Amino acid sequence: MVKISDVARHAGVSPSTVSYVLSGKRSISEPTRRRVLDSVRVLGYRPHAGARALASSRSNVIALVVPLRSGIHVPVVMQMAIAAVTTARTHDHDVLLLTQDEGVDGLERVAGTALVDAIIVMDVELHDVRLPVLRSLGRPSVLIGFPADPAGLTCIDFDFEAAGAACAEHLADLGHREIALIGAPPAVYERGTGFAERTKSGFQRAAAERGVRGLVRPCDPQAARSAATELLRDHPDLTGIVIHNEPTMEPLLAAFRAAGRRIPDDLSVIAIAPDEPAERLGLTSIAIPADDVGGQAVTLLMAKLDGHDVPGATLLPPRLIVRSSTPET
Amino acid sequence: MVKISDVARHAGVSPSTVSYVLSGKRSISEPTRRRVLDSVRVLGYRPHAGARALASSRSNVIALVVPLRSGIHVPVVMQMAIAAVTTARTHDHDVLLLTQDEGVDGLERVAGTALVDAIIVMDVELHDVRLPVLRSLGRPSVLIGFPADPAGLTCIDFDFEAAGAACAEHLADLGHREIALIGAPPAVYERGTGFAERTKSGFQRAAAERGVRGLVRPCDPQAARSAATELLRDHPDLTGIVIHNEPTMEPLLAAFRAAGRRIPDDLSVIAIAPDEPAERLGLTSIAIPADDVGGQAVTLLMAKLDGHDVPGATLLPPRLIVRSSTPET
DNA sequence: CCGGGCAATCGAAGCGCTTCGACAGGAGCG
DNA sequence: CGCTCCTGTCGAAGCGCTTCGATTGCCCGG
Repeated sequence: MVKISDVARHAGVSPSTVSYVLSGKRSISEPTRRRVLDSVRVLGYRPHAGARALASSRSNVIALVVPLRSGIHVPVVMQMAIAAVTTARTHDHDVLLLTQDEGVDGLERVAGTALVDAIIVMDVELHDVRLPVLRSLGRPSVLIGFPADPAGLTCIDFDFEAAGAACAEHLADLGHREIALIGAPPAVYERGTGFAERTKSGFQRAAAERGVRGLVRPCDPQAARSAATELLRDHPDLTGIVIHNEPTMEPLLAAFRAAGRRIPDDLSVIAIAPDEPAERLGLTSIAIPADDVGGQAVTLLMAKLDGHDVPGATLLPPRLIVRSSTPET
Repeated sequence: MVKISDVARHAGVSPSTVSYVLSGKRSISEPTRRRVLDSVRVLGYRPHAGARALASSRSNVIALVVPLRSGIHVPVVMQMAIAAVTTARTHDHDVLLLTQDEGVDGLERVAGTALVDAIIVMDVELHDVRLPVLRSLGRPSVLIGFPADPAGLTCIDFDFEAAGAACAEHLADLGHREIALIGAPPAVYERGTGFAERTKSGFQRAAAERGVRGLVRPCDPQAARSAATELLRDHPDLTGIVIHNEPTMEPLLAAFRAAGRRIPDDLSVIAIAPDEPAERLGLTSIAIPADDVGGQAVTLLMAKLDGHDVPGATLLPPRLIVRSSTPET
C-alpha cells in the first residue's frame, strides 16, 4: 500500500504538504501542487479511509435507512436510494445501507461508532420511535416524509397534499361533479404513514372548494376488481377517478371496462404513479419525483454537514401530465 | 466521546485488556471480563470505526454494487439488497451501496481506500469490464450472476437454466405438444445478460428432450398485447406458455382472454415471477429466491474473508408452485 | 523445593492521516 | 533600512484502536 509519506518523499515535500494539496485547506504554490499531484498519479496513491476518518473525525459516509414494509412502492424507494448515492458521490461521500428493522439500535450504532457522519431516514411514520434518537444523536439527519411533530428536524417529501388537490382540481375543471380517490391499502392508512393521509386531505379539500363530491376509498391489490365494481354500482354518477396505488391500476382499469365504462368517454382517470406505467396505459398522471426527493435529501444533508442552516420542511411540487384518460373537453 | 482508555481506567485494567475482552482474541479471566463488560455498558462505550479500521486493517464494511439498467426487475434487486444487509449484520458487517455507473473506478476507489473489505457485484454481464479488476483487486468478491468466463471468481445465481427446463417439463408432463417461452425485452438478450439466455436454453433443451415444440419470443412491455395476439395466430396449436417477464404478465393474460383462450382450459400458463403477483393471478409459477441469493452471496463472501475456500459456482434450484393455471389433468 | 509451562495482563509501538503551531523568506511600508 | 505581515512549507503531536512481545504469578511434575 502506498501511503502519504511515500508520496511526500517522491515529491520532495513533507507529508503535511501532500495533505494540504489534497484537501486544499492551506494555500500551496502552483509548482509544488503540481509536483505533488504528479506523484499521487504516478504512485497511484489512495488515502486510507480509516486513517482519514480517525484523524479528521469525518468518515465521508452517510447512512440511508430504507423501508421494508408492505404497501410501499419498491421502485420508488430504489430510485430515491440510487439518486441519493449519485448525489452523495458528487459531494465526495458514500452511502451505507441500513434497513428499517435495525431501528433505533442501528442509528445509535452507526452514529456512535462514527461509521457515518449523517443520516437519511426514509418512510418516516407520524409517531416514529426514531425521532427522539435522531434529535439527540448529535449528527445531522434528514427525513424523507413528515412526522406529526417535525420540530427540530429537517424533512423533505413530495407534496402529496398538493398532488391530491391537483387531481381533484383537474377533474373539477373538466366538469366532473362526483369524483373518487382510490388510495393505498387500508393497512397503510392505519399505520399512520403520512403520505396516504395527505393525498386524501388535499383531494377532499380541493373537491370541497370546488363544490364537487369527493369520495375516498382505500384499496387492497387483491380486492381491486370488487372495489371498482362496488364503487361504480353504489355511485352511478361517478365520472372521475384518481388512482393512488400503483399495483391496482391495471386491474381497476380492466374492471371499469368490464363494467361497461369507457375511458375517457364515460370515466376520466388520473393516476398518481410513475410515468412508465402511466404512459403505457395512456393515463393522465402525477409522478412522484423520486430522483429529486433522494437527491435533494442528500443536498440538504450536505448543507447541514457544512454547518449551513437549511429549511425545516421541503415539499416538492406535483406536476400533472395530461394524457388520453382526461382529454380536454 | 468515550474511548477505550476510559473503559480501561473505569475497569482498572489496561486498554489492551479491554480490546482483548471485546475481540476475544486472547483469553481473559472471567472476573476481569465481567468488570470490563460492565464498564463498557455503564459508560456506553462504542469503538471508533475509523480507528478500528486503521489499526486492524479491516473496515467491517462490504460494498454492494446494484444495477440501474432497464429490463431488470427492481423489487427483486431490492429484496436481494435487503437480504444482503440483513445477513451482513449477522456477521457484524455493514453494507456500502454503490451504483453500477461508478463502474471500475468505483470498485478501485472503495477497495483502494480500504473503505470496504470485500465486494458483491450484482447483475454481471457475460463480458463484464469489471471482471479483470475484480480478479486483481486483492479483495474477496462475489458475483451475483455468471459471466462467460467465471474462472477465478466466485459466482452465485438462481438456476435459470433449471427453471426454464422445469417449466418445459411441467408443461410436457401435462401433455402439451407445442409450448412457448415469452421472455425478457429484446434489449436484455442483446446485452448478453446471462439469465435470459440461460432460461431460454434450459427451456429449449428440456422441450427437445421431451419431443415438444418449444418457441422462444422476447417481449417488450408495450408490445405485450400484439405479441400475444401474433403468437396465438401464428401457432394455432400452441397450448402452453411460460412467461418470464413480470411487467407483461397482466397484459398477456388479458390478450389471451381477448383472443378467446381460456386459462387453463385452452392454454396452460406458468410464470417465472415473484409469488405475490403469481398468486394474485392464480398462476403456476417459479419464484426467484431473491432473499437466498442475497443472503448466500454474503455468506460466501464472509467465508472468503475468513480465509475459507468456497465453491466457484453456486446455483440455487428452482421451486415450481402449481396453481390453477396448470391444473393436473 | 526448583524450574518449566501456562494463563492473564500490561506496555508500547504503530496503523496512515490531519492539523496546529512554528518558521523561513520575501513583499510592503514608513 | 528595519519592521511587520503574508505566503508557503515543515515537524510533531495526536486521532483511538489493535497487536506483539514481555512480564508476572501460579500450578505442577520431578
